[in-house]
Amino acid sequence: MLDKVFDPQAAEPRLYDAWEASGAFAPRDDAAARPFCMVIPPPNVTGALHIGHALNNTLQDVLTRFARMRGDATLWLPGTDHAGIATQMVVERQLAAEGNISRRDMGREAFVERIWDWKATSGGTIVRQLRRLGASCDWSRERFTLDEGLSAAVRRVFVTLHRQGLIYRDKRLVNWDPQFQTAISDLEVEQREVDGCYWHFAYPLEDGSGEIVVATTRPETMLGDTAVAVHPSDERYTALVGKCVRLPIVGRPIPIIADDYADPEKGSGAVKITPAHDFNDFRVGQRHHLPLINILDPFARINDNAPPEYRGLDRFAARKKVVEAFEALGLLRAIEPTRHAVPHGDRSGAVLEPYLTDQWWVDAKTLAQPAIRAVEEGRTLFEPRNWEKTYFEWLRNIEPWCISRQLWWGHRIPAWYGPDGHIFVAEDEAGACAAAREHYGRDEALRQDEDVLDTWFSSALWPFSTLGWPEQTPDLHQFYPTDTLVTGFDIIFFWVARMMMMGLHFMGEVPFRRVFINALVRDAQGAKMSKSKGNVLDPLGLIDTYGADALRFTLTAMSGQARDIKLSTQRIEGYRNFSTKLWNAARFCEINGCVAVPGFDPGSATATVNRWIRGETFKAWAHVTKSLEDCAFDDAAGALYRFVWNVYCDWFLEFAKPILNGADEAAKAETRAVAAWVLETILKLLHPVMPFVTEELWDKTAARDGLLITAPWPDLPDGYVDGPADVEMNWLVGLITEVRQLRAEMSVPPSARPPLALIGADPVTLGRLARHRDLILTLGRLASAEPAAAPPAGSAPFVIGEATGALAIAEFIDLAAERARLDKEIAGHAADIDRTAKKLANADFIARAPEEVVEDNRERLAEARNAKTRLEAAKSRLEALA
RNA sequence: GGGCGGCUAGCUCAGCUGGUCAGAGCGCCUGGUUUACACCCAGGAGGUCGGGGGUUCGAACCCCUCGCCGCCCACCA
Repeated sequence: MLDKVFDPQAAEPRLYDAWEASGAFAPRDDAAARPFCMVIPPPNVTGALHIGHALNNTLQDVLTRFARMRGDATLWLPGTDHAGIATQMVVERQLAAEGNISRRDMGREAFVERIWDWKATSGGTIVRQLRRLGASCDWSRERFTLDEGLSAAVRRVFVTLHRQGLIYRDKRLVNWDPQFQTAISDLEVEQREVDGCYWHFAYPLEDGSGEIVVATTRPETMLGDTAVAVHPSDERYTALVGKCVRLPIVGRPIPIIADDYADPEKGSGAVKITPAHDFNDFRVGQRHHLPLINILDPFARINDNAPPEYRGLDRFAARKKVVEAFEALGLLRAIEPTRHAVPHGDRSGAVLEPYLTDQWWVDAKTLAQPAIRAVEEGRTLFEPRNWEKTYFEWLRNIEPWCISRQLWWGHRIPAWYGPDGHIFVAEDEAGACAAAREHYGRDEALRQDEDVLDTWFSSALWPFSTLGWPEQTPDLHQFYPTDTLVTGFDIIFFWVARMMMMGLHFMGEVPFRRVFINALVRDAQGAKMSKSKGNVLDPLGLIDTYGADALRFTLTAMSGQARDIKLSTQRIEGYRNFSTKLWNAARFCEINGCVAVPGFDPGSATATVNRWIRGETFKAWAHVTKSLEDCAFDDAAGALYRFVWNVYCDWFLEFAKPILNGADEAAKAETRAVAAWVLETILKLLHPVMPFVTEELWDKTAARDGLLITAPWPDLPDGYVDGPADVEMNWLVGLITEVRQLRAEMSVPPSARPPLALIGADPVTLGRLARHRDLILTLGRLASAEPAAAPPAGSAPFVIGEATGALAIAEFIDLAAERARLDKEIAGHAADIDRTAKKLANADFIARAPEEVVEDNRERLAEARNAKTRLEAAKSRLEALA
């Protein structure tokens, strides 16, 4: 006996354990099965599940469960990411809170040890939370980006790319984060609009013949200026090119050069050039062989290349001092307030500095070409398609990727330096030593590179490293390329594009056939969820309150949104109600003895209701199947919702009641079997989205062999759709709806049982009336429903097809109300007639519209006219009475 | 500056390749102890589909244009 309501709190953990214990999460061992694999976007190992994860992983689980039920050898491979900067930052903060200890105080080894401890304590959190959500990952294959196998993959990739010349060491400008004291990649730079100034400085010509004015938003960088550039065709300055200015404060003579980079339209048309502290200036410097003068230390303080009074000053203090100096020198020409974008570190929030350092780089341009081609050729498809444009845009303009980080948490760069600085890149120290021996002709002490790799370097290998590469494992052969990647658009560059590059380079094949880009979850007001705003919806709290199924269904139903999902608890509550509705439908079946009959063939059903619901079930199945194949998750959810609630519960079960309570045993048996079959089919179709409640019902509503999670997806024949049954049931639904509307509008008390007369019904309709009289009486709350030659006196009419229904409710009819009701109905038909007639009077319409459309309109016009005539007749009778 | 989304009932959103497509859920209003379900049932009100123009026999859906809102990329003279 089913409980009154489903208790997710109690049932979910039990059901999850049962799935896991059954081995259902592992791919089925069937050589003939089609392989289906997805790799999880690995969450930060120390992180907690947020609503975005909930969405992303719900969709993945839906696809996984769908594939599994369809019989594929299904693998959803889980794992976590070491998340270099993010994790290191968390632990550094902990240390600071504990007693102001810095990682440097601690030393590298102890610090890294400390992070591993932290990983050990908090690392299970998000994985446990994914289980709460119902994620059917194969936990036996769980991976971590820093585990041994993946580290081996990282080293192999690094060494290989280095040997191929696609990884190299280079001294160039990087985005330097002075807070973390590490280089970061272009992608980790966040431009923020801030208020600032243009300071206009006069640089006196060395020969004393005048000055040249330049403007800057970063005055301190002038300490590193090595030229002033003007445009070659800028006549104002033609005479000055080749001369020198004497750099104020510093006293260094620097040349005035001609370069296209200077824009005559901007400011004075002359621009100061600081090659060591500006990306554009760096390029100008290279063209003109200008010296690079680095004036900052890693903390972004002024270094010893600047005049003594500036050394050690923070850049912003130096800025102030430089401006004051110019003012004192009488060389400050103007201060112009401005709003401009300033680069900040996306993690630290610190203002970044272009900074000259030695770093490791990936030749992304070369690797990008196959990645571009693969998407152009459709070997990987983006869904929705338009994200391809974003992908192409970035890859076609890609810059070298700075992969070294001056951090401690991550994959140590497999490069060793000899005493003379010679670099030996090898997968391990022994390899490096061997190479060094060969190079030097003797053993030399080597020093490993201190840096670690960008976290995204290891993530880029995820689709094959997790499957065992570089070992040639059975998993790798069976599951690469993977099927679908589900991820957010915010990491198309960080992750998707780089997986494409690495996958194609090392596996010779795309890492996934399809990329589904899911939306971003926001709060009910549309604001981005963030801890500081306090508008974060914790998925675990929602699961506690509404159950995992309700949250999953909500996220699935809302996943169609192009950019963001505004989540509200009201919506979740609504879908929790949906799960309760399903539960109660199952209870109804149970109470009425609707138990699945093994081997029952719905195709054999004879009763009209049963033939009809069988066809409706087919339509729902076809709709859901197609939608899930196409990643149209919202569409699948909508179809399921409507079918379960508005078709199965609202109509079919109501239609079934008189039969189930009736005396016709054969009809009863058939209806019971059909009701149970439909319910069983619903459980299967709904399982990918609502796995818990469906599994529970699967278990409790019949004695079955296995778990629902591994039950086969239905495969229904289109012969299940029965056209005549559809028409008949639609007529019945229409009739009952009309009766209900009329009763409500005329305020007929629910207890009243008026008789219904049907006038002008043709033989087909009379047959329907006879077949469904029981239902009509019950659902319409009527005393009788009989054909008649004319409407009884004091009845309210309505139109149902070719016939006119007349509800004998004389005692409830209010003349004014009935007149108003009829007028409104008549007006509706009149408007319809008007519109349709106008259309049909249009020669162009007749000539150009498809015959089908024209015919539809003709029928519509005829029906509307007919209905209007009958209602008008009813109205005159009414008036005659009055 | 370049690109991409969005603008449809009070709210959140569906409306695929133009022809009952003007819809759903929530909210609101009216009525309901119909033994599966009040986490429910029946019924109802409410929108000139952001503005303007165009294409078409016909446009929420296609084109142009304008206006807001949001995001991404580039830009620290």
